[in-house]
Amino acid sequence: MMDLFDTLTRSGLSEKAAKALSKIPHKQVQVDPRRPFREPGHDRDEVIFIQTGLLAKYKPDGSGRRQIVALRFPGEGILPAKGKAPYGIQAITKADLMVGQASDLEPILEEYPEIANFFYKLAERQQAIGYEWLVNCGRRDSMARVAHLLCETAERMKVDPAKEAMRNPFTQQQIADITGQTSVNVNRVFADLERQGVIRRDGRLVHFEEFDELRRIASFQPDYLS
Amino acid sequence: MMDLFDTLTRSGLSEKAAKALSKIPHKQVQVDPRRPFREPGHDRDEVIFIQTGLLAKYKPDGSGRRQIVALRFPGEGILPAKGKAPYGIQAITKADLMVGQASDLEPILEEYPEIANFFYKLAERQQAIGYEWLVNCGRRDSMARVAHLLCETAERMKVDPAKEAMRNPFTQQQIADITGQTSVNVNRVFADLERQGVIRRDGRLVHFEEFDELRRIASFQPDYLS
DNA sequence: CGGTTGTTTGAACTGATTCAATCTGTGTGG
DNA sequence: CCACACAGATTGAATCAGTTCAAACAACCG
Repeated sequence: MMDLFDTLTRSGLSEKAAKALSKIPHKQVQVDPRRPFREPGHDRDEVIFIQTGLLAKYKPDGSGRRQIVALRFPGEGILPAKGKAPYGIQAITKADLMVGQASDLEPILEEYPEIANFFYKLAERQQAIGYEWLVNCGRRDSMARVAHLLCETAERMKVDPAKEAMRNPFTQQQIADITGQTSVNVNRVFADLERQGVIRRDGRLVHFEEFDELRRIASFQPDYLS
Repeated sequence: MMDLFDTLTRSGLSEKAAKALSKIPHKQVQVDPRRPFREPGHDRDEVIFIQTGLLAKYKPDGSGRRQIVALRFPGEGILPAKGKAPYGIQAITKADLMVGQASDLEPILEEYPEIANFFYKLAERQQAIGYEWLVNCGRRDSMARVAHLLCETAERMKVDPAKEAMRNPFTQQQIADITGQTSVNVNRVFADLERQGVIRRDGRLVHFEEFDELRRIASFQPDYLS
């Protein structure tokens, strides 16, 4: 389980500021997958920090389908802002969250200007990821998109693909919602990747048999994640 | 031509902070379309403010193609950050820019904490646009994507579609690079939209004959832009 | 055991790409 | 002013990647 104080100090925040941040009044929430946690249009007056599990921001597209526009892994969070969010929030896997009020955050932001700067850096990283996802959806073919998501997920879950298998946290439908396809096609891509010997599946476990090849297929350049 | 001080105060910044920001030493730059202005991997040590014209952030995709991941209209800007940018910058139409150094910005950020907050809000808006683009590329069909870009562009160029025609700033290749298609298909979509009487083209001018219908095709909900 | 959620497969279809050729408008130099 | 070059727009034909619809199968859980 990710500890907030540790995460903050390890990301370069001063002990004082980190302590102040992690002392914000908050409630501990557990979110089940599939059940929406916040609907599109919800008030963005909360600070959310993820301890375990996986959260997704999603947007409906007008017809029944939806697009997942961002993921949050343990140690990451969702920051507050003015107004309503144009996206909903949903758990991918059962998640433990710390949820605080934006109003409790503000005085701390004023006291420690370094935190605003810190938040800005976090937003930068999320933006870089968003750009990469756009390239993924806009320019790569079906197989590259799935491969890219696998590479990014391994990296963000801190799985070393050379040494260990990764427990794939997504259903094929969710992968489809991230990569802009249908679950039927995601299934075929997975079968292809396995037939080519790039990955091996064992239930939800994914073994990276040839990670370099997977990275090549995905044209995955991990620098945007740092 | 967009004035920096005016833009800042109109966006809610205090006169003092706005004046300090607009007094940063900077050079005036004119960028021609098609000629890359900053290559992918450039140092993010500049503050850029757009006075006239249109700038695009783009990423190459490994093979020869590229994806435009963000646009900057007059009155908007590109903020600095640590490290290298994973994207390049290019002009869509001839642009007049103010370019300053990040090192000159820092002391002002420290003096006026409200500016950090202000930058954060700008980043929020760009993020919301990025999310919408993801939905566009991932979930909408070819025609909806082009229609959506037209709606968003009209809004961001402050064209009133009921009253005036819009000078389309993009080549069909650029629209393809934004919406993740080929220029050939963009051309067919335009022809379709015109055949349906939704738009009328007159050279680069686009007349919105039935803007409501265009918005419906695009499922365009402008709230994410505010 | 029955219900639910997720995965897999097949067949038919279609939207978009690819490749190639042609056309149009604009700017440039002789 | 004309000839030429060049970027961009347009069109056609063939192809293909991914969708759609439908059905079967597997895994999990109370």
